[in-house]
Amino acid sequence: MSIRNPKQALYEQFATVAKALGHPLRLEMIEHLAQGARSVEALAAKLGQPIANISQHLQALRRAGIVSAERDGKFVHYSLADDSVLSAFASVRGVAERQLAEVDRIVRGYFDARDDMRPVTRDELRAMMRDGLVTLIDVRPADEFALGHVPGAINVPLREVKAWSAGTDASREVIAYCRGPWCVMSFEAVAALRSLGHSARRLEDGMPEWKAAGLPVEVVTCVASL
Amino acid sequence: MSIRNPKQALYEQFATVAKALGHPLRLEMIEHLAQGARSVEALAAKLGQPIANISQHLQALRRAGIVSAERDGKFVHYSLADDSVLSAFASVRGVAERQLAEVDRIVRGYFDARDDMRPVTRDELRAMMRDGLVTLIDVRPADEFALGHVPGAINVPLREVKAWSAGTDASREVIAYCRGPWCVMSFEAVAALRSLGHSARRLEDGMPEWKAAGLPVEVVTCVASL
DNA sequence: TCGTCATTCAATCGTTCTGTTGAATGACGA
DNA sequence: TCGTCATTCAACAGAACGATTGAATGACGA
Repeated sequence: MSIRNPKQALYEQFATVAKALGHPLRLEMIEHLAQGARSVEALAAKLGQPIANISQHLQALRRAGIVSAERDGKFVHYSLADDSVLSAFASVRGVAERQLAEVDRIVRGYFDARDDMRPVTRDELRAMMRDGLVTLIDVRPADEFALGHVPGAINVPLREVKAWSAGTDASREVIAYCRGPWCVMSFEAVAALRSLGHSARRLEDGMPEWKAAGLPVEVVTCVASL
Repeated sequence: MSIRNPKQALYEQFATVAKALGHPLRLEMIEHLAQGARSVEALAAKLGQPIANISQHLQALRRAGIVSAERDGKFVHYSLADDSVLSAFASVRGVAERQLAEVDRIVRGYFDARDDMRPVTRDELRAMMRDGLVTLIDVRPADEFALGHVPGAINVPLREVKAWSAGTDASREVIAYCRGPWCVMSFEAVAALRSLGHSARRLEDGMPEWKAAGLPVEVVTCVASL
């Protein structure tokens, strides 16, 4: 059957997009690209994968219209083609969260006592920040923080959380956020802070969702490149 | 690497869902199941596929939490597990429509003169229906019509459109709808009616989207089973 | 209990996807 | 023009997927 009717041809295109989303590594790449444009090399370093492998997955994503490439000298910077990519990712995640018991099991098993971990909503956070009640920390690496962060947030990369907390008032509540709703970094930051006697909670979602919600973003403009 | 950290495990689950959406036949199955629950046999007949093939694809969808099965005597009725499935489908479609030139090419090539085909929005339709200005036809097969249709719509399956139009006032505008935004039936119905001198347009989207929008649906309750 | 029938399972083969390797490309700077 | 370096291409083996076939399961009615 190489003759296809238009309906089948369309479904093949839709399936192309879904298929491109159907690989854990590519989903992780999308989450990273949602923080900002990245070169192949930078992305490979972040994910701990061979460059050629990342390059091929990027091209799979590009063929599906999920990312776009822009050449800049020696480097090719990839970024998400469209905000609709994030909403597609969110929809797929929503189905998995709602329907797959395995997701629930993983969440309960690894992110222990998730009820205690009830996240702060964006609206709650904004009210708290207005009232100056809490300290907001962005636990992503510095380069991602520089590309855009929640106004008023302090950059405390995950590795530095312990050291940072030693110098702060343990009675003040800390809110942590990172790349997205299932990014482990903010979970771990909260766990670390609590084990040190701090009061800490997570922000729901992460930076891309904050931006997508149309909320203000602060950018560090003059930073020495890492 | 059989040891996975929780993050990778979660991404694998999300990828499972996306992978399940990554096959044209499964997408077509989802569109049919969005009209209402179906047995394996009925779905196979609708799609012109071997039963075993459909059964296997249904199980792939079930493993991904996309459809759910309910046994009823000899038959197993499958239906969409959740409304979030339709929104995931819509998101994926959105990415494809926005980013893949191929989609645009197919639409332009086969659904000729799409500008003339500007669809009627749901709100426009409701206003037109209130004023009694138009005739609304549902061009899906009778069984799908029976399971739910837009109030005031007449069921005119695609094959019967020509015969039906002969007995109607050609000056009255006809609005056609079917299964969804890329279901070809309403395109073809409009083309047929226009070639016969009628004024005809499509409704945007189809029945599942109408229902998802929270608009009223009429069901035929006492119908001889087909 | 037994036959019937819708559905699922199991086994098969051909195709596509994945990750790895090493070579090719293409832009920059000397 | 030539070397350098980021990226991509090409080719391979191993794994997963897809369609088909025929047998097995499980519920119904006699």
